Amino acid sequence: MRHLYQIQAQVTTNPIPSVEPNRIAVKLIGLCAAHANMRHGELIFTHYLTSTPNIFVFNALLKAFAQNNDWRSTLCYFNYQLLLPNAPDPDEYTFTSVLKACAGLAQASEGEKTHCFVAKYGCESNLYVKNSLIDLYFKVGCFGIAQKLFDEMDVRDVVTWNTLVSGYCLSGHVDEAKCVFDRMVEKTLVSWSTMISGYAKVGNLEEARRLFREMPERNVVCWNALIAGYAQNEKYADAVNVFRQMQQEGGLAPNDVTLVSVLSACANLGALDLGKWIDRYIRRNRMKLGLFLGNALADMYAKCGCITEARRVFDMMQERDVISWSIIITGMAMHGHANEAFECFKEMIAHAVKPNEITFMGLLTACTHAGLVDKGLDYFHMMAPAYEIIPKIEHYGCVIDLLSRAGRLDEAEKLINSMPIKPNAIVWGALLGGCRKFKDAERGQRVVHRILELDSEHSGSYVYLSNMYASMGRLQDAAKCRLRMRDNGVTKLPGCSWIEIGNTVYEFFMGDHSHLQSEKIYLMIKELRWKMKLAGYRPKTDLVVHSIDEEEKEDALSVHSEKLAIAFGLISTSEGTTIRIVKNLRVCNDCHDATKIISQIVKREIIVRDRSRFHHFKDGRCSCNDYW
DNA sequence: GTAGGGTTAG
Repeated sequence: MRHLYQIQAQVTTNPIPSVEPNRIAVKLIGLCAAHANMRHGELIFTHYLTSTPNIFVFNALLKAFAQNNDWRSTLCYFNYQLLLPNAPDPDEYTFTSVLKACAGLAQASEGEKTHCFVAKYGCESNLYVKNSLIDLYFKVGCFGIAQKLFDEMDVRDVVTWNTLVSGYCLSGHVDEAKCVFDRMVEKTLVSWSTMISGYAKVGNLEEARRLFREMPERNVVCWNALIAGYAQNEKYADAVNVFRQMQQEGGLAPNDVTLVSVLSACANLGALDLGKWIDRYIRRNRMKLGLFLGNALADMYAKCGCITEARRVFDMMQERDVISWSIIITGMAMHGHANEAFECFKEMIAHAVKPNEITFMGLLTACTHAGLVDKGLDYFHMMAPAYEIIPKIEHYGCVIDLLSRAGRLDEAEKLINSMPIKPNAIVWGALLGGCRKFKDAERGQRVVHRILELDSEHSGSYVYLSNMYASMGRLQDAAKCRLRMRDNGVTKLPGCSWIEIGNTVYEFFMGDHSHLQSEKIYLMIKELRWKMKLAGYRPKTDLVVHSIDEEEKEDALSVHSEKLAIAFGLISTSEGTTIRIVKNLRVCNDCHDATKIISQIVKREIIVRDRSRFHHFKDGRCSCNDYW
């Protein structure tokens, strides 16, 4: 950046007489755009306004904003140009930038207005402008107009065709896009990448992969399209594998877009080692920690259990938006640091960043994990009046959960019955959780019926009912219930735990014997069971429903996926190493008790991320204080 | 001028 200031200083104090000043302005603004420093670009532009900027200077500025995805500023300066008495008339170059901005904002009204100006200034016949118009109409959802413009063109280039393919992909009409794609005589890398991401967006990864294999040449964008496709469809391990493949065979360096997708995969897998490697890669290559990359990195650290590191990244970022603040607030919440989350929110408001619905989700979860019911209700009630955010079903779900966990079941049920949105199975499920915890069988039964009306495959309801009957000694009813569950094809999502050892993520299911070191793992479990018993641990066998005897119940508990992963962690890492586990479900009561004792016996810190929060086990205690 | 990226209850 420094040389940019030097150039500008030199130009302003020491103008080169033979070069026309406007040419220098264009060059400088272009440099600012390349450095993503448009504040400086604006300064230069205002400086040149005192002389007489020509159309090249205006176009350079609009193009620079458009390049940096700053659509609002693009439109703002275009309107300024129209109002300024001595400003030059816009030309086809002006319109390509302005139309791009309208498309970026997906604003139909602004787009139509610009279309009128295009006609007024006689730029309609230009190919670039036509292509931009087609793109614009697709992005504001007017496929008919876009297709008509395309049909009426007598000269089309490959960009015209690509725009049509991209337009159909964006609107989810992949099959139409494929038809256009197949009709294309000349295809570029852009055509292929568009189709790959089009298939990825609708979840058809087989087709995306097939095209990827077929394409004649590859660049970093098409790799990114495939990696992002897997990451966005929750195929995180595949995303990481494609990334590794890219490094092995591509000879292509990953860029910030690649890393953002891979970091998001790491965050979801809890793959801290790979995440740390990417952090080092970013520093080694002096990559700019922009909004996207910084946010992805901070989120990765937060979701991998390193909230301090997450905060460090957050503090290092030069620019922060709502998403950055939401990430850090949600991160604090997941780690049970409710007060820090509230402090961050205050800081955010002090920085004049407007919170969004996700920020409030973070605050509400912070309250849930700390049992701060009234604080949570305060946040819930301030959303609409103070910040114009209408609570969505997710927020209601969170508040019902908050009330239910605290045993305020009457209030929770009243809120469900009075909410302006139709409650879904998840909202009722939150109340059901409360009924289970506080043994309110009457309400529980009522709730189960409401849930099954909405979702006949809600496994939690069947399990609840069957458990309830079993605990009342009505074993026949319990059996009937499980039978009904089976007949309806309801399957409980199998519990699964991951642990990352030496850059590989290992996956364990309950009672899993598929691991190569299975024998050693089960020996370790046997040893732990013995030591745990001596330390006073009693398995919570009442959680196991099946009608089997006590000893078998203990066995069933002892091979929960999380215990297998912990045992594997213990035999695969050196003494004292922290063990990090990621689970797809919430940690069960028995595993929670067991892990506390294990942390004491083996003198290790064990960090478990379950589907909604972190548990830091140390010296026989858990950071959640047994409230989760 | 056309392709690729980050936060969200149970």
